[in-house]
Amino acid sequence: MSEQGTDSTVTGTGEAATYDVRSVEQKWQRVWAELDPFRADDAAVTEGRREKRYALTMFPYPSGDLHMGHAEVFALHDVIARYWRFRGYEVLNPMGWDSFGLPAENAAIRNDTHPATYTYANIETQLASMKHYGLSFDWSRRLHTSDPEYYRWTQWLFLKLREQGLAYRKNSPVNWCPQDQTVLANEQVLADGTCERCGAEVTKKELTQWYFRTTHYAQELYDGLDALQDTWIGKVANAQRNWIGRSEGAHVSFDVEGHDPVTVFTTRPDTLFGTTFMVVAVDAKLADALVTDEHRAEFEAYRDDVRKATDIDRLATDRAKTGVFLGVHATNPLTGDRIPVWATDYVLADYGTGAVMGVPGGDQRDWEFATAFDLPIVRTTEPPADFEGEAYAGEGAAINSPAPGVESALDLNGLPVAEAKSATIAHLEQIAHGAGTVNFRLRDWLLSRQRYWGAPIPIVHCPACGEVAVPESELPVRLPELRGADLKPRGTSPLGAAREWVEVACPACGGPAERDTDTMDTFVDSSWYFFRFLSPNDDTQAFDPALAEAWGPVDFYLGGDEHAVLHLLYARFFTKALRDLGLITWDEPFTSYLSQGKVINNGRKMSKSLGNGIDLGAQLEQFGVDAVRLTLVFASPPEDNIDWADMSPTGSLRFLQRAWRLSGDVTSAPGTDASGGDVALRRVTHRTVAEAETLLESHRFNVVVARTMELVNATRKAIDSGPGGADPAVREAAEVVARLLSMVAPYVAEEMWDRLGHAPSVAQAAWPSVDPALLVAESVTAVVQVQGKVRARLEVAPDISAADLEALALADPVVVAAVDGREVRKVVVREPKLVNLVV
RNA sequence: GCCCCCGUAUCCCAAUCGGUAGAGGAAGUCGCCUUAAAAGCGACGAGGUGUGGGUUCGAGUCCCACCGGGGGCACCA
Repeated sequence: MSEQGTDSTVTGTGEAATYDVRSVEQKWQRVWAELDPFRADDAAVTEGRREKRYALTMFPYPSGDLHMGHAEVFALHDVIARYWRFRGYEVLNPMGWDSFGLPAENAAIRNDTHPATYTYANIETQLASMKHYGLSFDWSRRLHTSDPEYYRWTQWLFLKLREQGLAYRKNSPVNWCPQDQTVLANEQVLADGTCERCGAEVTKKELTQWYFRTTHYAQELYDGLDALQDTWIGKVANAQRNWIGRSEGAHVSFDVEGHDPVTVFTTRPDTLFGTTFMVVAVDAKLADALVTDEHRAEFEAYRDDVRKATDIDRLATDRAKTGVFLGVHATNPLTGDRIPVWATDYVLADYGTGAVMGVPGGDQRDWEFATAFDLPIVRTTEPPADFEGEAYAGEGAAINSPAPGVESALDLNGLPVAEAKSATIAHLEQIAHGAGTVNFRLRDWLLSRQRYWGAPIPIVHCPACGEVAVPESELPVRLPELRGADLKPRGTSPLGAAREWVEVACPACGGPAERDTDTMDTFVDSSWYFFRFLSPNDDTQAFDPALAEAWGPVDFYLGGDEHAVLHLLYARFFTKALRDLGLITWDEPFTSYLSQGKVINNGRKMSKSLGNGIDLGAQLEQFGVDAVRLTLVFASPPEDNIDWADMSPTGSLRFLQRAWRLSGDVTSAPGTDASGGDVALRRVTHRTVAEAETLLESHRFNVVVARTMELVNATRKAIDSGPGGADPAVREAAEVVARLLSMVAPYVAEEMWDRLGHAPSVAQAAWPSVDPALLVAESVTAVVQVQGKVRARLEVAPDISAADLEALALADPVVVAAVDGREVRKVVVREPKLVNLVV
């Protein structure tokens, strides 16, 4: 490329040579743009010429420029992508933008512009920053979810899912954000009842909305996590399990006077003998159906009170139990007892059946309720002798099941919980009053949003035909051009006000009809973007199934913890739906998943209000891309948080300069055979490469950097106080350093590779091969322990036999002294490293 | 309350199968360089692994309990 030294500043005596960070960055960006070395070749994979690897990192939302968080995730991701290329895989490493969403809309209202203005300007800014940041993306596959060519297929997928019964519309109470003026999915409401996006308190509103039937795959989504346990970062699989919330139990059917039987879900069928009342969610239709005329006034007054209470009040778990008697009685199917039916707000209408059997002896909530309203309490599990609580929900023998002296067709007394459960379920099935079942916490995914900047739902509502799908040939349903004040939230979608857009002929009957005026949750867009990357410019289909077969599933996915349940669960749902549509054969989208930690500053999250934000641009300006990337990768294991205050980009730059200096001190010619070189250095070099392979496979990138630093130190020593820069082993070592470094600090690595006489790019170099003979040390230090205490160290051959090592150890004078004539009862030999004598 | 993860040197962190606790970096100290300082270059030390038990010839690593930190779920029956 360039002749040695022109881009480098070599300064005077006593001071070390350094390279000029900025000019090196400019130079290699030009070279990469020409070479385009990161383009993925579909044919290489479909024709089986190379093994594929699909590396994916979450595409950003285009709000402003990249920040430190992006810098970390992209730096980590690039290590894997570049490593796989080195190892000869055909690597698909695409990038795009998740470019629909509220911030663009809010900016458009503020500035009286179109959301696209903000969106596409930011995309260009981020694109330039990514290129400067030296990332090895295949830019030919760039996509934006807000492009009509993209959302056309989002709409198409919506229609396909609807055909499968996986998308449907229903009226129900939904989460409503008064700030954003839109509904939210359950997943977008935080545990404290506030909106995850804007922090406003979420309220409930009765609306007809579109849903994806995620619950159809609840069991499969849950079970699939087992197979991902070892390749997904553990906490994410755990979070998904908690979110899906599988619980095993039983449905129990209670006869109710004057009504159809009422079914409840319980995880403790064994406590049925202790059921002394039934409680129904006050806001469930069931409560309204059960209440007698005599009790209706009281019931409705209570219900009004409950409705006025906010979610935040409801979520306070230490609140006193409240409720009203509905005036009806049910029959306990085991005891035949008449039990009262109450309405309460501690039972949830949309979990299980909205009704619960009250077992005060075994459930603390029921205990509190029974105490408050003077209902009978029966223990059905024997608590330990020292138990001091109220309700007892632990292990123990069944008691009072039935009560002493009572005849019963089912007798659980004395049985442990698990056996009592299965015996009860068997009995309920026999008397046709229940069955074993599994219940999930997971709800269907509410996807309608009353906002503008998203994919319109491709449905037409016709007074004659009802819901009619927009024909595929008419996709995409494009957004009307709205800007500024037209986008202001007003409780209905801004699309509703665009009358000329809304009013269409019904695709079925041709009569006057109206478009659906909601847009899809932007999580729909990102649930399938990794499919679109396979054939991003295909205008005949969402993606090419043959390429999905060739490239899928994603081999490595890196992203943020904040998407542990939302995006990852939705993407898994879409993948299963696409499988059932026959478009793909595999059913988990991400073979391995890693989430990186956050970049914080001084122990705290970076934020404007704290004034502790670190500006990525300023860091890059000061230290250069390579040093910033190196700092982020080296800081800690990828999944841990990085406190920027603990880090030293100065130290990183110092190291990079030292590494670069090696390339100037190599005096042997390119291509020199290393086999005659200094063996000690060659051992370090080959051991480093071998270890780097293992570390990279297990994503321990920080340790790879540390090993590279060791190799640099060893090479420096060899040059200054060893065999010198002419030794071929020094060249070999420097060339390994360049390649290891290229995964983290591509600019300086290119510069080194160039100075070492290679062209055109280290990104196209081959991975160094490891000579196994050099992995075996010449001699190793064996430790001799007496009673576990180190008494002697012996230099021995690595292939020493156990017997020889034992003999050597027993003959050592220090060891003999330590044994001090005592009887050696046992000798543990782990050749070649250890001997332990037990006396 | 239930479920996961993590506690190693002043700090960030290493330590394949249980086998000499220390690789790397930062800070520090001391040199060199400098009129001086910073930067740069070179050298150096440092703890017995959160606590208490257990298993083992041998535990940072495995088991139990507790303490501390982080995360997920949560009136989910």
